[in-house]
Amino acid sequence: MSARQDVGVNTSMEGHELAAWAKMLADATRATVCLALLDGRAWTATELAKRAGVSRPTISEHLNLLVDGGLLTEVRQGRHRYVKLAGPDTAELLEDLAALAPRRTEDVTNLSGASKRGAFARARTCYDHFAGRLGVALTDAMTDRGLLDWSSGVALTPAGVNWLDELGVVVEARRGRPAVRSCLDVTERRPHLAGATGAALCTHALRQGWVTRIPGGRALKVTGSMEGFGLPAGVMLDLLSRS
Amino acid sequence: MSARQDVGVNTSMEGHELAAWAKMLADATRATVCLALLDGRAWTATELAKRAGVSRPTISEHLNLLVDGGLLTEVRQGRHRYVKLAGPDTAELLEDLAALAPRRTEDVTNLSGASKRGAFARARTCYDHFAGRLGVALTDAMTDRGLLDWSSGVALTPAGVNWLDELGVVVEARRGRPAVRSCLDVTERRPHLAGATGAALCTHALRQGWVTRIPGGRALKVTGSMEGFGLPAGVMLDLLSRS
DNA sequence: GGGTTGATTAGGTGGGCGCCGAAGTGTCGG
DNA sequence: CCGACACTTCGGCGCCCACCTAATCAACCC
Repeated sequence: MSARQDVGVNTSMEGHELAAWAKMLADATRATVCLALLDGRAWTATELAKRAGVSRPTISEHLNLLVDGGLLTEVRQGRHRYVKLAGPDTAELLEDLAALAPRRTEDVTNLSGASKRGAFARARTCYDHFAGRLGVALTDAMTDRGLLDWSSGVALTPAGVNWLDELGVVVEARRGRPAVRSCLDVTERRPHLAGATGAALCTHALRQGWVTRIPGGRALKVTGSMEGFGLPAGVMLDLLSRS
Repeated sequence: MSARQDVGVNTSMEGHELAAWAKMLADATRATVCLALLDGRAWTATELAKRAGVSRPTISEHLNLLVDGGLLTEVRQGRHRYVKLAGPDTAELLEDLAALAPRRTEDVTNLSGASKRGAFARARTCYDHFAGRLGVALTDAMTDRGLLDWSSGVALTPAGVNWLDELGVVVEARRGRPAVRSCLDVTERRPHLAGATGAALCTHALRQGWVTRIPGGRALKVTGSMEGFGLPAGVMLDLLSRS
């Protein structure tokens, strides 16, 4: 019994901390803010207030809470307050949550309707890498060409490393961040490529002008043929349509 | 502006779902319950009430909420209600959260005190695999012997597959579950081995009697030399002490 | 300086919910 | 059958907190 008590005290304190952390996301307004910030950019308080549909004072308090909790970081510039996600690990955790959470309550077939046909589902960013049909297609193409190895988890093959090199993609390896990582796509319900390499590919494509951001959201517009990525012609036709 | 509105509506609905999910963990009592269930076993309502320090009616409501939310599953047997975590993916998400959440608020050096010296820090389960110094040491030993490849993410080498085979460890591959996975150790703050292989090794050691559970918690008592695991003598000395 | 805009503070309101004690339902044992 | 036990339902209390309006502060622009 004393052993149980000892462990009990320890774990119950952990419980408080976990709860305090989860409380940051346990509000619809704050959750909306965090998901909006998954585009990886910095937003002003007023922009977020509009997006979440609440008043400015309300969003101000929420942002205080999220910044104090370490989920967001802020930069003050003049009369503007810019906030963004604290870092890649925070973003990846959010992605996991966002992907896993609705799986239980929502019927997957619901997505086969209108949301499957928007620009959002076609191509978008997921914090700092590609998602949507573009993200999944790129991941599939890389797999088909032997650049990725999925035998256990996901890994970059030697051929994959060469390919990135030849493409001129510089992968910045930050401490503790895996080179490649699997991220569950919310619309496709299949994994796409994340991690440092996923981010580097996204940055590369944006810099090359192959894709551009559609203002006001995470959606992307595909403008180039993205030859370097080796996507099948059929996929490209889909991605370029209605743009 | 209309584009923003379109995306806004979509994302704000996602926000509601994410918030609803996070709300399940956003209470100290429920968080404590979930962390307790990380031992991978089924608990009765009364046990959890004691652990969390609340009355039976209170825990009953919390369990309803968690089961309805899909985080837990329940089995009714006679007058008992057993609950456990819904599955490995749920457990792994919880581990990630529990590992990441306190990192921001709590000073790492806090852990160098009493908690470093308990059985909990020495050897324990993390849902279905090893954690604590045992978990990290086993992972290190496997890495040193070329059984794991950490060049990008973590993967099992061919030698690793052979080793498992010779050890007689059967890894059950379930759909969508990676063979190996990295899991951040809460006390050691370093990764240890999880995934299907991690679970199989833990099951194997328990079945062989190399380790036994200390009742009332996740802590383990190391009883055998665990020759098959190839742990250094110094580590074994530490793990066996005070048992 | 005066007007505009972004952000914050203060004050007040309402709803949600975590908690308990008491009473009720079902299950097991003698 | 009749207690003992595990659990649930009910009613009510009290706190927390998300929200708004109004007012204030601060930065930018003419």
